[in-house]
Amino acid sequence: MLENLPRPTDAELELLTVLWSRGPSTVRDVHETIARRRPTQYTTVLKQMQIMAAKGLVSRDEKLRAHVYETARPREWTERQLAGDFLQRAFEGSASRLMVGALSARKTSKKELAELRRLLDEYERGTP
Amino acid sequence: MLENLPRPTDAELELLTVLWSRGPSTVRDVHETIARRRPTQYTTVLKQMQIMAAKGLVSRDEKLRAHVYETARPREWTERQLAGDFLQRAFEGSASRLMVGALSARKTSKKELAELRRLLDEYERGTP
DNA sequence: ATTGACATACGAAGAGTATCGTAGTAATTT
DNA sequence: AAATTACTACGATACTCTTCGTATGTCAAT
Repeated sequence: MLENLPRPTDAELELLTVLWSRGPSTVRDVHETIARRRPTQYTTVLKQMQIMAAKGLVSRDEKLRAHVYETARPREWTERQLAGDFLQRAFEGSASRLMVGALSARKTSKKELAELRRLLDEYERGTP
Repeated sequence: MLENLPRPTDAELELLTVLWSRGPSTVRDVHETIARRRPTQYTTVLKQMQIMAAKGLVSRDEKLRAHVYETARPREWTERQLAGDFLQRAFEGSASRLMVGALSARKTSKKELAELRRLLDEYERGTP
């Protein structure tokens, strides 16, 4: 059906990250997770989930009384969309500038630097 | 005065990128640049610039009849804010996942890969 | 002085976003 | 059976974002 998903809004992105980390979840599950960080009403989360289902951002299984929601796309797919869009809009496509921004925004562990280097190696191999 | 600038919206970000690349500009300058890409009214750009000035995203010099606008913060500063915020919101702080997303979103030249590697070297030197 | 070109100011409309309360319904407990 | 609990559905509200039209001011040329 829907092939072009809209860019998720801030609230939607927050819910998506919960679903990615928890896997298929009920509204209650998600609400409990969010409420641990920030005061919010159950029905607010419910409504968001319904909207996201209507947009095709998540799918839901209604077999159980408490509907079970699941992201419509794998995390990697959405991350690629988001990163590509952001890269273009904010950095005019310059991955270098994006990386400078990301690295300078906070402390980066040696471990993560090593991981980044590994990624570059891997990528260079794939781009002869 | 204002120390905490709000995150720029989509339209604002577009204008900021124009101001960064052109330097201090009049509304006319900016409008001409935008209009080359996309049909838009002069007063739309004007209004945006006024809003951005009110928010503190840009400053303006009213000495001339055609006011001259300038970004309130250097590009690098804003890019750091944006990248940090995005990194947190969409990637839970994982720079590696952000990079995977960005690199896989489009072709990346060998030249840019080399530049990315150079940046990592530079960063590792600064983080012993 | 009138006109025309070029500015800014600002109100308002339309779309989208986020939040919550209320209503209704089904299951569970008493 | 009645009361309580646990859900979903959905309307309404307040806010923000984006866009544009209209009003108004200023300068220069005729």
